[in-house]
Amino acid sequence: MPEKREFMNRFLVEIFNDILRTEEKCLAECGYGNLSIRELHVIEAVCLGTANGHNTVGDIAALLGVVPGTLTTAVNILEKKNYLIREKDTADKRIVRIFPTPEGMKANADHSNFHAQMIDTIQEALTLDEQIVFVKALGSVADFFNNKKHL
Amino acid sequence: MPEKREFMNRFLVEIFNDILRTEEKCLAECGYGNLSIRELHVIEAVCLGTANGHNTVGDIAALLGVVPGTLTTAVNILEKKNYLIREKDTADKRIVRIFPTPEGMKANADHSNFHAQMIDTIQEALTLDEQIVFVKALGSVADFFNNKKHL
DNA sequence: ATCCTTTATTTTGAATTTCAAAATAATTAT
DNA sequence: ATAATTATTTTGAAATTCAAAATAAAGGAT
Repeated sequence: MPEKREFMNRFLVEIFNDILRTEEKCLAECGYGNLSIRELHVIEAVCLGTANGHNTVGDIAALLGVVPGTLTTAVNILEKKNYLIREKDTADKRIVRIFPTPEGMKANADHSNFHAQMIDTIQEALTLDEQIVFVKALGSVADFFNNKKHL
Repeated sequence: MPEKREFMNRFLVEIFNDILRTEEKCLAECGYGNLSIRELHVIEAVCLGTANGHNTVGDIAALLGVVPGTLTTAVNILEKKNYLIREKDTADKRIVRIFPTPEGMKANADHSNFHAQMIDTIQEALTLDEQIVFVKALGSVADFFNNKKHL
């Protein structure tokens, strides 16, 4: 079945681009037309970080895999758009903590909902046994990228 | 099993970024340090398009999902880097066709090889039955994004 | 045959995203 | 107190992207 192989490859190189594109389009339809996917992922990381106290500029930058300066410019824009706010840490005044505004929290909640629907669609299409196989397969994809002993 | 659900979601939102990052790093180690993932995908699309005669600026732009002007600037850079060349169509002189140079073809071949290894890793981790389930699951993810009646 | 419309691409102007490296500010250690 | 370290921002530069205007060529209408 060489077409199975081809299908996997096509999925892994193409469909992911569609995911990002569709995600952005859905957000736009939801009234978040002024947010790009990248910006949304910054908001998502800030919400995640705020929940467990890891919401400094350095924390969020590391979580997103960008240098701190990159995050600074992103936060500048998202602060202007009223999705995030900055606050100096009272104990250590070098540290800047980032928090979502109510608007930011709402955007994140709506985005989570989108992902939940995506997972629902997948789960509905699979039996419980099949779901387990799918998770196992995803694990081996993740392994491939974590153990970079290739090429 | 709520953690299965969570794992799927994490994969679909996070691992994708790792894929692109790892891909870029592997290419750099392969001697393509002057090529970004985006640029590589342009080269890939040109190689694909050249194979079936759909290699005009408009064709490649549509394949990549960007406006023609965006592709023009990308090709400007990749022509300078010697991975692509432009050629005016002789029959219709409005049309510009884009071809890979030998360098471009080699980069594309090395990139394909990377993907082949990725697929190998997945297939080695799964039985034949499991591979079929995996493909089916990927299909339902694709469906979710093609039938965008959600949100 | 000439003018108008359509089509294909490029150019322009602007915004975003990114990084590396320098600058700034605050804390900790000597 | 001064030096070293740490956290963040600023700066300068390159990529990436789009929308819309400009250019160029082809095709059709009168």
